[in-house]
Amino acid sequence: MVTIKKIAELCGVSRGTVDRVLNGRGRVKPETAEAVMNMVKQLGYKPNPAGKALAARRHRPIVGVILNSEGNAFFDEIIRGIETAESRYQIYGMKLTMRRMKGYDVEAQLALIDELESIHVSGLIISPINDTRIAEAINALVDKGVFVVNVNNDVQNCRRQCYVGSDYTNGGETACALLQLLRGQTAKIGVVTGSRQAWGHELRLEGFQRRMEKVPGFSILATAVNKDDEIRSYEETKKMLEEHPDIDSLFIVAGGVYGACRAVVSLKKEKDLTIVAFDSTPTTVDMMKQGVLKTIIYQHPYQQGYRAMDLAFQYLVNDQKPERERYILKNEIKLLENL
Amino acid sequence: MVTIKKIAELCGVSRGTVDRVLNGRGRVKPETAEAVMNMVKQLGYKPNPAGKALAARRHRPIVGVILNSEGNAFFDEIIRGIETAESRYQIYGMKLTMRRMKGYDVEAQLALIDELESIHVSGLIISPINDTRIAEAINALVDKGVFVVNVNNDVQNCRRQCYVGSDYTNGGETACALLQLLRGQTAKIGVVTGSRQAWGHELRLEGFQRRMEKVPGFSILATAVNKDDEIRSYEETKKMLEEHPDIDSLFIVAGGVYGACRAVVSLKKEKDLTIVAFDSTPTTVDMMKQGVLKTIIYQHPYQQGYRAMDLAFQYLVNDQKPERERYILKNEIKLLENL
DNA sequence: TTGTAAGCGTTATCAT
DNA sequence: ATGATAACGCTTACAA
Repeated sequence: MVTIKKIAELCGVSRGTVDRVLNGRGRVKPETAEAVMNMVKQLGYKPNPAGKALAARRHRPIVGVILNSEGNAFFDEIIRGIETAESRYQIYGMKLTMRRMKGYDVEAQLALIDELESIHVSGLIISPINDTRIAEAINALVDKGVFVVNVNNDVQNCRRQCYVGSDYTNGGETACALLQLLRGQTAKIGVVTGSRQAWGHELRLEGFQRRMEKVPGFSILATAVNKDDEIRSYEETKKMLEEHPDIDSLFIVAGGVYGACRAVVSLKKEKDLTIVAFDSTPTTVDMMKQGVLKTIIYQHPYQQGYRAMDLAFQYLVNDQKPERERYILKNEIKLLENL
Repeated sequence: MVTIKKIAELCGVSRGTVDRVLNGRGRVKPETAEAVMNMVKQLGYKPNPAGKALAARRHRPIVGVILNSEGNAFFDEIIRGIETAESRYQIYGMKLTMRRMKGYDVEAQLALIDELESIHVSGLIISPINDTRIAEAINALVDKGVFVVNVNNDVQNCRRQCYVGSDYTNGGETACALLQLLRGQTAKIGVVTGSRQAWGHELRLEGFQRRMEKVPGFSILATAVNKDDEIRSYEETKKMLEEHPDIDSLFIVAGGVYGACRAVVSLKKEKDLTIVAFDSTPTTVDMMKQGVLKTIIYQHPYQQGYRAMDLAFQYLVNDQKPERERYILKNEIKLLENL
């Protein structure tokens, strides 16, 4: 097993010097540094995380979490994943501080980012709103050396180290393929969409429409916008269904599943409509139990949270950079039976 | 942060004494032990895995793996999961030794267990054959203090510490529910089953049949046995389909998916038959691309392997017992789009 | 029965 | 620019 000590001995220098070389702390003669690096490569030295973790206990890294999860049950599982990982890693000296907010209020999210910056977090896990100012704020943090993971949503032009979440385009494609499986070659589709400020929702719709090109008998008759609000979802869906009585399929792009389903039930259309929706929140599961929804698409929210924390741990405590920039969880299809 | 040192100081004893109490090494006066234990509970002491890992580097634990994976592509992903976890944990001093075998040869598996026992593995990850002698061999290892995880298959009357795998009964139920979703209320089903020596296969069929009770229009017309062999699967399926031309659905319980599908194609029945099968091995994915299979059920094989190693790591290196006895991965439904 | 001290690998501080 | 040393939390051989 190759350790710093061994490298030091073989190079005829001290452990301190090797450490300085390995971590680029400077104050080392270039030739010495080169000799050390050669030895490191030759022996394939890998730092021991246990040693690192132990030594790192002096300056306990603190990870900030910002989620627009208030009033959105989908995030409950993400939070559970984050907290599970935290309880596993806190013994290594990692601390967690969580901030929750509601909806897509850019100012509010910027304020939270500021707040965490002032606490000097060394890592940030955030479900960012898709807005240039957010991207800029994140970039500023990254430039200051903070390790940033975007979770569940990503932002354009953002230099975060990692994105952890689902492939939204693929989610839309999968939704369309599923609808085809359930209905055959024809469907008159009503779309219920959420917010433009979630990039993912746009991508999902794009994916759905792209996949539709393979099925000439599929057509979108109308679109309702619910802004992820259940009441609004109920009303807009109802209106859409009344105005377009020949709609036989519903594609619910994001939140507001319960409201949309209630609208379907209130019109007594639950037997005639094929509905494709996302995420197994309790109210959605309720609708599955009632048979209104036969199937949903699931994005491993628990895994998303756990993975995000794990990446922060590996980086901040073990000093291991993420292997990839994007960690994509699969879109899964769920029936009541395999929830 | 509460450490052994702090406990020792507060109790007015030495660190060595606390260590002896915590790890039940004896040679401690009962009253001292009690005082220490009280303090430990009061402060909620948790050992620091980094410290443990570091100190444990003298006696590197070795984990043995036995898989009947030869010629069964399903195990490839399990192995990838095991190896990924190993590469992450080897720096903590954990070593891995893998033995592969083919099929359900009890004697062969017993011999491999013996072999690993003679190497003095401290952990064993095994996909056990469902046989009493195997159960007994595993029990003997457990009694000797080996940490045993059954992966993918479980055995009756076996005292392994953990089972990691899917819920087979639920897999059968899900398969039936899926078939109902695809075909509506009636189906004339042909069953293609694998081996009686895999407990899981039995359970899946049970689950399928139980779920069938909810659908009066479903009936099983015939059953073919393929012993997980592709050639046999081809022949038996073909024979079954010829003898029962009114079969409109195929439930493939385990291996031999490719052979069964080839039989379907050779009879030009791929347009008429609805097939439900398990696992996304390359040949199965091929059949999905050809449109013979529209959908399969997936059991997170990579996760199974990773989780099994993780449990061994937590136990052997960090001295943390598993929280549960069974780690069940969900049965997922896959289309070509979300593979 | 209990305490002491060294060691696991890395990092930080201080001295040179 | 480099080295020596202590510290992180835990285990263990040895001393008392």
